[in-house]
Amino acid sequence: MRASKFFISTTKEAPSEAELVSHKLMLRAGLIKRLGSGLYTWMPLGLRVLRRVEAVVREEMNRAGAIELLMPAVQPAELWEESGRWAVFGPQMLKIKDRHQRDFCFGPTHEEVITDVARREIKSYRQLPLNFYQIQMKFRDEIRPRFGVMRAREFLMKDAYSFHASRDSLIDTYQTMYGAYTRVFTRLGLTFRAVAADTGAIGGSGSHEFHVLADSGEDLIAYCPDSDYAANVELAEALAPASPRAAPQEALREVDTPKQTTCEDVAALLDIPLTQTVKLIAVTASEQMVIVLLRGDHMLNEVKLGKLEGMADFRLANEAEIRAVFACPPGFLGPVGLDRAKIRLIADRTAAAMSDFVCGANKPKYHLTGVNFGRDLPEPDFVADIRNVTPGDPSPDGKGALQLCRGIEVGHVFQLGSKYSQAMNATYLDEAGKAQAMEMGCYGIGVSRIVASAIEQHHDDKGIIWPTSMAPFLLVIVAIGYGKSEMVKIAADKLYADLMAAGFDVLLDDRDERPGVMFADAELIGIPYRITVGERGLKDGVIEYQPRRPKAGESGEAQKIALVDAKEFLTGLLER
RNA sequence: CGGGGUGUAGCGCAGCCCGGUAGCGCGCCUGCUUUGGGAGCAGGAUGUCGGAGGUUCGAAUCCUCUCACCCCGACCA
Repeated sequence: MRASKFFISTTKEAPSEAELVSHKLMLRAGLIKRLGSGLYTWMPLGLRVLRRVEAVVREEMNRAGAIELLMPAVQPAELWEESGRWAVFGPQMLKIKDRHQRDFCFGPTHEEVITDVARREIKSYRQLPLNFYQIQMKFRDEIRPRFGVMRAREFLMKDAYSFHASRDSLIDTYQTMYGAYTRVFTRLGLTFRAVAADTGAIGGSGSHEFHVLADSGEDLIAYCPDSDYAANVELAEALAPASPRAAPQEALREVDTPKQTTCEDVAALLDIPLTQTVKLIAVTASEQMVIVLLRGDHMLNEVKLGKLEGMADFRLANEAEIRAVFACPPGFLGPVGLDRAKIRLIADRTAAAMSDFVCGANKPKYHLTGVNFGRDLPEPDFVADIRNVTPGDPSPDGKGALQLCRGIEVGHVFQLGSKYSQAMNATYLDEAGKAQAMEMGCYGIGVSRIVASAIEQHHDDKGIIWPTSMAPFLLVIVAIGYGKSEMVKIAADKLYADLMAAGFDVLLDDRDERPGVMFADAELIGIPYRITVGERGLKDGVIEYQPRRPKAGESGEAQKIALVDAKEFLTGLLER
């Protein structure tokens, strides 16, 4: 491609709306243009990157035995009512009506549509297993679109759906897809981690997320440096303390805490560790007040709490509800002296194992010290893991201590089981001629998000540094004075023609720009290799080669190459 | 949806408190010079000052209402 015939639009300054490095660089390099909140045009240069990511994903899906199809983006409401998700997905879904006032949505995902395809097409166990995939724009009406294409409302996704006659077959395909995902992210040059995950609105049993590791990531991942354990914090299990609860040592005592409404404040006032305090979180579930106890330094894990019996619809109680039960404002709430016939008490495993702890007194401006279960209040009605793990917690596999890091979710694989096939009556006939619900799996990759997350991992102060597998061009020839110097023009054109003929994706910068502009653009856009052709070098019969990011063992300095050897040198370079 | 903030030229911003009819840098256009790290000089174009209403002789500026966008918290590829 000749730059003079292409469309390159770079800027020195990024629009003020951009916060994240990847967002800023994508705008500055002219990969995307914003149309509205969470809506972006992929400009020619950006589209080339997107297509390259797509190509890797497609190759690996095909290799894994998945078969490509393309489903409609617009889906009838009836399908979603069948699966029961029209209401569940709710506000996240862009719902539309046609001219006859029929309800449709712009697909946020395609389990319903593919299940409909499967129930029409698959009749016999002999046809199974099957794995279909598509690469398509999805729409989700995000609460808060942000970070450019990282969390956009419209985004490109690869989604695959597998159908099976047995659980074993599902697990087999699940593992194949897990391997395919590993290959995809490895080929794309990303540093990533697969982690055990919650299944959320998609549903099902087993699930793993693939996260690109980056400090700017929205997800927290718990992992064990001494083993291969890794899980999203939403799911990571916090084990019960190893030692049983100690016997009470202290007497129950009321202390004056006039202004101390948080565990931190109380611990500071009493000069005790935060780990000796207990906090109470009042929630309502099914219109009933439920109180939740956690150690003062721990965080409630809402996903875990929501999975407990009767807690699916829980929400934090508001102040009016709290005052109706406690006759005390938030800040001094405590579990002692409550009518436990009416209020359920759920304690986290760690909190339940504490003795002589400090908590609110249920009386404005007072806290209690030396509090003990069994003696000062009844044992919890229920003890469960309902907190987020913290760094240093023991790994659930018993092989060391957990660490936390941040990640960007770029892929997610699920074992759905028969959730959709049962709801939508997708059955096949087994060997005995009996109708059975199909086992299903589903597998997503955020294609557009990968582009942004790759930039998060690969950039410097000059711009993007693309991994070769997703670069919009592999090599750029910067021709200095292309329009002025016949010598430069001839040499650059020849090199360009040779490399194109050899099948490489090369950009010839033949624009009438000053050298500084062309160098800065090449670096901002992030093209992995650069060749400079100028009169200065050509007089000595050389051109210069410089990698965007030096490989190990290379200096990063521009390297002079004899023009006569250039084709061979570059062909060797680009092929490796 | 709750809290905070911003809307002035294509982009980044100043002007607003203290009303007098809009400016800077980058970019863009023309010419000359320049040509190995975002050129120099000279000339030029571009704004319903987010929108509507109000106050006023006069509003980018003050008031009211609206819309859009961004940031912080509850969703997910």
